[in-house]
Order: sequence, then structure tokens, then C-alpha cells
Amino acid sequence: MPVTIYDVAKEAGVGVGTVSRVLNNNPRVSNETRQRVSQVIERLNFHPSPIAQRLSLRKTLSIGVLAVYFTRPSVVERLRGIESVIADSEYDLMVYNVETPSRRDECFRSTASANRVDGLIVISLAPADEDVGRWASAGVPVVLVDTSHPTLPCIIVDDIGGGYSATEHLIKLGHTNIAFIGDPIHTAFNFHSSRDRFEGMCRALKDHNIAFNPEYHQSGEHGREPARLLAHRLLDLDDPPTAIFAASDTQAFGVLQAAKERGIQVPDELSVIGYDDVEMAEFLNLTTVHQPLFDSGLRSVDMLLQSIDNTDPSPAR
Amino acid sequence: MPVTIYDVAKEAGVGVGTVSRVLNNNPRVSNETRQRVSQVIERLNFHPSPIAQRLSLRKTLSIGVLAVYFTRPSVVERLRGIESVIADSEYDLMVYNVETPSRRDECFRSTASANRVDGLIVISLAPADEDVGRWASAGVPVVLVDTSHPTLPCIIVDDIGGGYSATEHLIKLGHTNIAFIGDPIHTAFNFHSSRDRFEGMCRALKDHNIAFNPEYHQSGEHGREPARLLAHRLLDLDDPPTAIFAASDTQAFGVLQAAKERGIQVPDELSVIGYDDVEMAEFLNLTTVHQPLFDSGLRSVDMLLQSIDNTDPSPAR
DNA sequence: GCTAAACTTGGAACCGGTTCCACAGACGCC
DNA sequence: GGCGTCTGTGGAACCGGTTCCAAGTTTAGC
Repeated sequence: MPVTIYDVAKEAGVGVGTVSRVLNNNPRVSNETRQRVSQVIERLNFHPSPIAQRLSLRKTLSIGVLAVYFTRPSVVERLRGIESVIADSEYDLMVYNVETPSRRDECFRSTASANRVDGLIVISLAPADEDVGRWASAGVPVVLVDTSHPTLPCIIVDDIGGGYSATEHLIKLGHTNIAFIGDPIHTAFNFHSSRDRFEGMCRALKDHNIAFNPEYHQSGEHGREPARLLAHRLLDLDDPPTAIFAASDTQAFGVLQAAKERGIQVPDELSVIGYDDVEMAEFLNLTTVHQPLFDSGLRSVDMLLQSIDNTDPSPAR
Repeated sequence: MPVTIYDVAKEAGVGVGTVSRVLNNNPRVSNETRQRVSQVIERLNFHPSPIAQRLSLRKTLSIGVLAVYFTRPSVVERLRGIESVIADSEYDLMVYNVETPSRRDECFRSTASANRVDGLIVISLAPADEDVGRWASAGVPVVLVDTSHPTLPCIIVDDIGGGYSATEHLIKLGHTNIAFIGDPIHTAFNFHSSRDRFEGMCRALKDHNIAFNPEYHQSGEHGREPARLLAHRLLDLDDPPTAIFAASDTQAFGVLQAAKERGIQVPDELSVIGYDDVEMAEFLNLTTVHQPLFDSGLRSVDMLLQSIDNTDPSPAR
């Protein structure tokens, strides 16, 4: 029932090639013909089928984004950056949310066949060499955000450096009893950021000759509530910390909650520092480490579009 | 370069029809042939091109979601509900974020041509009759969430009722000086929820014979910061309110912030109630009106899939 | 042993675009 | 006037699947 390019061609008394040329602004059409065809297109309200175009052009005209827990504030902000660029491009944005390892593997696999997406952005998920190989052999350009792989372009921030500055900030405030609350060391998705931020903390402590009390390292499921419990555990210690560095703002909120429950004033009696600088952090007067999340989204698309156009795959970091 | 169904057919010594039948589990293939073809598919690592399938089936196998400000907590939660259903279906999820009226119109228009999406979910954006007509004539099923239209299936919650209960709650606490902070009456997108919640508030006040002081109605741009300023304006009044109903949790957070800045204790000296029950509300001990946001996402997809399958367009609400 | 029905199968046509090739006609040049 | 070039155009082939139809092979029934 819908109008096709053939209908237009017949109606305008020209060949389909000519209609196609008009649609694509190909200069090899006379002005007179172009006008006549344009009018018919207008009159019949013809819109070329994107699917037929894709098949013919051998492009999917869509970009996939594979995100873990896409409702987390930091991921949402990255997505917003990604969407803002894609909206202005000819591409469509397909979102795949991952919450289990099996879903991740399924997504890794399904995006690695030709003709699914023209390019892929992977957020916070570390692909195995095997996955990377599949994408490579399927010719799918991939950009990693908040993860890395030697052969792929990546957008990463220096989590170790971030952890280092957060800790240094606390040290400058005079703290020596500094605790850490982060994700489990081994998560289903092998997240590295919490680990790296802790690593940065250790380096800062070492550089300032401060010994780290192993009891001050607490880790558990990501989330406010688990962090709240961990904070209580810390504050229950015989020698409780005077400062807590949380690996994310969400977890820092849990710490704030625990402090409130105990009537501990922040920052007078306890210093708390978070990570990410999500919108709520400012509201709660939480000191935090800013990450350019929106920008990371922007730039990942830029890089992806570049590696789609150029066949030159220089894996920038 | 990629493997096609013809390669498989030739390699297995059968016709393309047979390969297609194997792919689609059509029973009219002998077991022996099926096995042989399956093995070749496996060996060549053949994956049928989704695009070619779409063209042939005259389906796009994708569902579009048109959201305003998709980073707002309430929208994110709806999206999560939507994604969770689509992930288990054969459909892909395409996300269109809208932040300007022109972008909205562009999205409304572009989704209304055949062969773009098999179905569309529109969140919080009110389509004009003209838009609805275009979708109808293009044969694109649409489900509305948090908006409505007489001829389309909608998922809406009773915002008037919600505003009513919120207000009633405050009245039961003994308040009579109740103020409201909400979105502008006329937004670029014609949002109705803030307006409806206020309407509910007015009805509750009326039912309890409480006069409403027009100065107690404050509206401004959606967001924490604008709401903070409006709260200050309310608290600067000669006769300041003893309770404030905010049209969203985000705005309620602004009220809490203003109270804190003035050293006003909540809830002892000022009652505050929000709307949406976003995750942060519990953390901040904010009284709020719960909305089944995740569920609204779930159900919108269910309804959409139904109206894609059935040709019967019963516009459920 | 013959015919009808049931089961398998191959392959052409089709989905709706793009692009390449062939060709007609206009034009310029010697 | 003949020839090469350039412009504009039509249409076939192609992208990679699905599906329908025709035909060949079994099986069943009498």
C-alpha cells in the first residue's frame, strides 16, 4: 500500500534511477526533471523506505550502545552525551541494557555479525579477546567507554589519579585515618573503576607515609544501602576512621545516611568524599571527584563516526 | 564478503528456500536435510542479515521510544521497564530523546512513515490530532505513556487523585497553609501532570473548606534550582506556608534545600511532600506519592506488542 | 498395479531502494 | 560534415532474505 519509488517514477514519467538521483541530490539531473519529480514526491507524500536503503547501501544506519545498568546516574549522563550527537547524524540509536553476564555475552555475540549495527559503543564492559576478534572479523567498529582493550579505541579517565587526588584532599585536611568503601573486588562484569580508585588511594597514602589499616577497606554490592551498612561497620570499629572515601557518589550517599543515623556531623566529625559528581552531589554538599561523563559520551560517538568513515583504525585512547 | 543464504545453500547442496525453512524452523523439511543444513550454517558461521529479513518481511523489527528529557529520574525508570520487556522480544529498541519542540515535531513526523518502526511508545508528549492522523495512515501502532489521546491506547495515572491524596495527607497533619510548587502552566511540551496535581490539590482543599491563597501557587522551570528559588519566595511571604507540595521529587529537593539554607527544620517547622517516589526520596526521608513508573514501561510495551499483533485497535486506557 | 494424497524440495518472484552501464541527443571542434 | 565529449536518462542487476508455486518422490488406499 505505501508509495514506492516505482510509483513515483511511473507518475512522473521517468525511470527509477532518476527518482533515486533526485532523492540523493545527484547533480546529474536536469533542473526541469528534478522539479517535476520533486513535485510528484511531494504530492504522493513519498518517503523512501529506510530498510530498502539499508539493504541496498549495505549499511544499517544505526549505532548500538551497550550499557551496563543504564539507570545508574553516571551511565545516564553518558547516554545523554551519546544521544545528543547521534540525534544530529543520519544514524539511529539502539540501546542494549545489560544486567547479567549472560545478557552481556548474548549482546556481544549478536552485535558481532555484519548487518546489525554500523558501529558499537560499549560502556563499562570489558570485552574478551574473543569478543574483540569477532567484532574485528565482522568489520564492526567499536569504541569502548570506561573500559579498555589494546586494539580498540577507548575513552577512559584516570581512576587511579582520581582516587589519588580524592585521598590527597583528605590528607590535606589533616586526616590519617582514612577508610574506603567500594564495589566488590571481583564483580560479575569485572568493573575496574572502584579497584583503580582504591589503588590511587593506596598510592597517595604511601606517598604521604600513612599506613593503611586493612580494616578500613570495605567492599560490597554497588548501591546506597549496601554502602550504608558498610559505613556502619566502619564506624563500629574500635578505632573508627575520621574520613571515608567512597568509590561513587551513590555509595557516598549511603555513608552520609549512616552518619546521620548515628548523629555524626559531616564534615565536622567525619569527612566524606565521593566520586562522579552526579547532580545530587551538589545538593547534598558532598565533596566529590568530577568526571566528564556527558563529554565522554559525546567523544565516543565522534570517535566511532570517525572509525566508521576512515578505514584507518588507529586505536586512540 | 559476509556469508549469505546462497553460500549456505550451495555448500549444503540445497535450494535457498530449504535453508530459509531450516532457519525458521519450518516443519516441512526432512530431518536429514535439516541436520545437514544446520551443520553448514554452523560451519560457515552464518547469521542471516536482519536488514534483508526486514525488507522481505515488511517489518522493521524495531520499536521506537520517544521520550522527553530522558535523563529525568522518572523517565529513566520508565525506560528501564520498557527495555526489560523488549530485551526478551525479537524487537530492537530505538531511543529518541526530545528536548525541543522542533525535535519533537521532527520525531513525530519521521516515525510516521511506513518502514521506520513497527510500533512507537511516546512518553509525556502530547501528540496533536494531525500527528495521530499521520501515524494512523502510516499504520504505525502507538501507545502513549503519561499523555493521552482519545483514539490511542494510553497508560496514565490519576495525577488529580495523586495531588488530592498528597494534599489530604498534609491536611490530616493539621496544615491549612499549604503551598504548591510546580512546572509552568504552559510548557513548550504542554505537560499536564504538574497542572493536574495542582488541580487535585485544589479539590482537596475545597472538600475540606480550606481557602487557597493565590500567593501560595508558585511555578517555574522544572528542576531543583528553580524550585529552591520558588521555595525561598514562599518562605519570604508575610504569612509563609507551613507545608509545601511539590509537583515532583526533584522540585521537592529544591524545597528541602531552601529550608536547610534558612535553618528551617523539616518536618518539624515545615512539611514537604513530593511526587514520583524516585530512589533518592527514601534516602532523604521525603514523603512522596509513589508512581508505578517501571510498571508503566512494562505495560506500555505489552500493549504495544498486542496492538502490533492484533489488528484490533481497542484504545485501552 | 494404479491413482490420489502427502511430503520434500528447488527456484523464481518479490520486498524497495542504489548504482552501473548503455544509449540518445546536444554541443564543440577541426 | 564527421567525430569525440558531455549531459541526461532508462532500466537491469543487485543487496539478502521469504514465500509461493510447481514438480518430483513417497506413501496410502482400493
